[in-house]
Amino acid sequence: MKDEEALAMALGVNLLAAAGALTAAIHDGVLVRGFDDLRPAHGFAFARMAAGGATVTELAAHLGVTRQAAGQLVDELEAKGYAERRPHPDDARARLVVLTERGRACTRAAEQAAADAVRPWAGLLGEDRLRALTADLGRLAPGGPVRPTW
Amino acid sequence: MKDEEALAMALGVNLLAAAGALTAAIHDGVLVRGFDDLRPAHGFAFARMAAGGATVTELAAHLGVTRQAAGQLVDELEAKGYAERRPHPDDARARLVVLTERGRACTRAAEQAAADAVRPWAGLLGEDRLRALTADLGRLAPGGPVRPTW
DNA sequence: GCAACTTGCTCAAGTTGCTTGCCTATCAGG
DNA sequence: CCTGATAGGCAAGCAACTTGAGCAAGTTGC
Repeated sequence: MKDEEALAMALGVNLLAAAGALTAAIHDGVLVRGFDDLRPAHGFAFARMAAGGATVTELAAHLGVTRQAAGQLVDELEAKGYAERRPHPDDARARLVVLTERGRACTRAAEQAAADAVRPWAGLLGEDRLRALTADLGRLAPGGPVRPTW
Repeated sequence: MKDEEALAMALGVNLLAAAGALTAAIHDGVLVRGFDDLRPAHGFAFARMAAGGATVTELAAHLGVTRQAAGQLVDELEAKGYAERRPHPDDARARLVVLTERGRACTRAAEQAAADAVRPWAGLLGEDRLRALTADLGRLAPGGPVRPTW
């Protein structure tokens, strides 16, 4: 295997390991904070809805799934009290999915859990390098798939 | 949201985006090279088998799934000619799963695809920073889950 | 050297998150 | 108004995983 290929494979493995570890840590933290009926996938929907709500179609595009799948996910969130469907102000076909207070509380819990998970990393690399790493990553794959897959 | 939390969330999103983009690019590259009957998950099994083979139990641990699931995956790889089961030299209960020549060819294709996908990134950041990024990532989550999840 | 437990693997059945296919309601353009 | 496109929901099916049970081979303790 050429050196270039070895670097690429190592990068891939490390990316997946870090992404997986962070996702798992956030998920665990959210669970510990009392939200034990959600999967990581829901968090990505929350993030998309946080700013003024989103339609099912928008959520589907954001998550990289079909509209039907996104609709089922919203059904679940609605049944569990994290989100609710409201009529869309501009389009009678569409329905705006917005977070409930419980949904916003869960979002805050996720942010705290994320901070807790990342804190030891800042200790490992130093905060400067961690910020640089975050920025570099952002340049590599802007708009990459935010796909759960667990 | 506190600044610390914002950094943590941004890091998470960027990690997932980069990991997802790279995984998708490798998968596409492997597909283009003629291996169109595999999913990304299989690649992780290949990587574990590459060095002398692995048992089903080892694969299960590596992939983070049950032994039954790993066994099904091996069934599939065997049916498609990428791997084969051989008696384990030291333990008559166990069976050693090893790559066939076709499996090794696919592994090489994946390495080439990974190098192709990463090359533009080296152009973006410079090779030094890319190596530093890879090394930093490796320190963050050593032994993190190498889980497919697509 | 035999009984009791553990480990490696497989078969079978059930769950689930997603898909494809089809349908209605609404919008936008001529 | 029609015509086509878009938002969403209903239903059925699928595919990757799970839990549960069982057999063969290894390991431990007396």
